[in-house]
Amino acid sequence: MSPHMERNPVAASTLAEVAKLAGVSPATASRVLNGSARTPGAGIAERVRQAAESLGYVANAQAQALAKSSTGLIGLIVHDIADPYFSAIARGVQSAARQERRMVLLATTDGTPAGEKEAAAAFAARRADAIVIAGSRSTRAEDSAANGELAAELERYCRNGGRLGVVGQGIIGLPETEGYRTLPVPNEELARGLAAELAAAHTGPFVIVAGPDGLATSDERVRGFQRGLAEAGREPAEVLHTAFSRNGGFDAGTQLAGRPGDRGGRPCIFAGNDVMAIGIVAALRERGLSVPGEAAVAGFDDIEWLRDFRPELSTVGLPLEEIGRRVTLGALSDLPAEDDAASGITGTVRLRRSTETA
Amino acid sequence: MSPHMERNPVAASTLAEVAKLAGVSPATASRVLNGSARTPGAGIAERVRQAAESLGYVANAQAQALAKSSTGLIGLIVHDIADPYFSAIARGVQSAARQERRMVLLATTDGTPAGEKEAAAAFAARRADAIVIAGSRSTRAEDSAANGELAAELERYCRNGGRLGVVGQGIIGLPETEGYRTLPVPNEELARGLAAELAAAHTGPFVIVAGPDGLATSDERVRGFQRGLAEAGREPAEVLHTAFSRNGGFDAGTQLAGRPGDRGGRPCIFAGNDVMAIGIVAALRERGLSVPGEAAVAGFDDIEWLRDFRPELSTVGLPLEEIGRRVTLGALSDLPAEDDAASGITGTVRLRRSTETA
DNA sequence: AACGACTGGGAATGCGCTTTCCAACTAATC
DNA sequence: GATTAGTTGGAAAGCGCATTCCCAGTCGTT
Repeated sequence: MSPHMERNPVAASTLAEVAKLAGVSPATASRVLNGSARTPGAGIAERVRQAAESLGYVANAQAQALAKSSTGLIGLIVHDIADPYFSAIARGVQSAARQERRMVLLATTDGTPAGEKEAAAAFAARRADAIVIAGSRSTRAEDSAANGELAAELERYCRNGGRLGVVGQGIIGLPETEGYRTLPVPNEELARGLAAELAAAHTGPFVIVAGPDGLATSDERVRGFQRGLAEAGREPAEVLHTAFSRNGGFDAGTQLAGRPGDRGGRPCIFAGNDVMAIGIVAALRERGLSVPGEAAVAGFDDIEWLRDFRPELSTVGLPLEEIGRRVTLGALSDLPAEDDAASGITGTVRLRRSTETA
Repeated sequence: MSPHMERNPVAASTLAEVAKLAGVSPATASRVLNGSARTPGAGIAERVRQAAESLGYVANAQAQALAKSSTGLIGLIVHDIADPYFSAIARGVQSAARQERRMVLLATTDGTPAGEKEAAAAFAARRADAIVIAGSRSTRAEDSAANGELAAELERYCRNGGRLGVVGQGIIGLPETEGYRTLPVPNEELARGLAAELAAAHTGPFVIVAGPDGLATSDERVRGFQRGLAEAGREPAEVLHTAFSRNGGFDAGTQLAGRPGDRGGRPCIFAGNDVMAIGIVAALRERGLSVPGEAAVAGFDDIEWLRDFRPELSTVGLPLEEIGRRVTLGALSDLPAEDDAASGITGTVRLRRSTETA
């Protein structure tokens, strides 16, 4: 090791030092510096505060956490913090955490249950007060083992007094547990509503560009959309499975653009989420096809950044930041889950230029 | 307190319990379960591992941190995690943290030095191994007191052995300190390069839509752009100050669109960052002005999500994720700062459709 | 066979703080 | 003025773990 390795952890001053300087006991110093039920006399308090100030004392949160077994940490698990869907939720989580005087610990996974399990274990080790999971569940067969491990890890976490909040679908295989609650997102219902409105205006064939088969959020949206179509007396839409991302949409769009034209009129494409929709539009445009001229395209989520994208995207608005806030506050709350389930998340179908007819 | 308050912190099992079950001392259990220089015999190790497994033992990271004074935490301070600029950097930080087997603790501020100081204090209290600051500095007079407090807080943090990495400009008032390093971003130089290229192609007047006066990143970009203009023999551009955000750009764009046309030809507008540029284009479009037809617009950052925005935005590409990685790794590194300063961050001027002429 | 050099396991200490539990007072009551 | 209730500060016992130090065995020398 090189000589400049000399990291001199001068070690921050401790409560004991402050106490000594102030001429009081550590107990008293603790009481005045860090909230306590008992408040020492004004004179003493002032002395202690001065001592702390002059020593540049900063309480060691680790030690405090150990002593009172509450860390003030909230673990957040997302697939990709740079994805606007997740970053919007993260903002909400952060806002709620701040309000509750906690800090958020961030973990990104590859989107697999295995990765989520790892993150959950890390949070459990850190004794986070709560864990918030924002990623979608996977119902794929090859993930079932990992799902089981994830459920086991989380169950243990909850059993040890941890709180757990999940966006959308519940954790597969995790039974109702004290401290565990899910924030339902009506993906299916909203997709159905979107399909209904679209079916009323479009005569051409419908195509669904979905995420991988077995990705719960995507599956719910597909199911709802098909249902809406059926209720409108339309044929089920063809479903293309691809990555649940902009590039996945782009690939699907390229594929669709390459098909022989006009098989039953101008197609209406429903993408599993907004960024996929953007990818589709980009691919179509690149192949010389205009939206909504030669194909209608709709997304889901109503990502804020897409506001200025043209053609304006028809989509389903979801209050992502609110979702983040709610799931966090819910997890932290001591009230029974029923209390806020009633006032569940609601979305709004928003038809815009990208699906206009004529 | 309501009856369902009965949070029964069954308390996760402890090392001591595992040790007892395995019939060994806590010391031995610690050695086998959590890495140590000494490794107990194979038979013993197996017994301990089994005991841990059956008890569902999860080491308490807080206690470990306290015992060996290293938390494995990296604190990240950003203005807004939902802003694509910051979320891209955050992704890089997260990636580096993961590589170094650490977790990232997230704090968002209102962008003021006061908010950053508060976040820094929280990280210091948690004894984060490193703090990474991604927001821009403010040189405004009214922020100078808060800047001083921020510098003081950080200096103390570094003095106590903490590591600090800052993106772009250094912390105002913070002297060179052991463990403190800045990752320079050549904003000025790149803006100058952009201006040079733009000046060669545009004959009309230049306008700069900048962030608030005193926002270091914005100021650097403005300065560089003006310099590039001057070197090309052009008049200095008019500078409009507004919020460093999409809406700020939108407001400025609206204002510009309202001006009487053709005062010296088609204007070329340089926005302080990409999202502002998008706002400008949106405002112009709303007022019936086309880009690049009636005004050229350029941004800065080359945000990934804007790839599919039309007209494609001329901008300066910055490797944001790489910046996040580098600043994190740099802060954690024991090597002297010079070693990696040489291989600094580089950006690329990217001229695209939004500034095409004719 | 006797000695030193190792080796593997345990006892004990401490990391920095919170929180009973106590003891010493002060103030209030009859 | 004596008794009780109410305060206030301090001593001490942990919170869960890492680690230093110590001791009893083991093995290898000469």
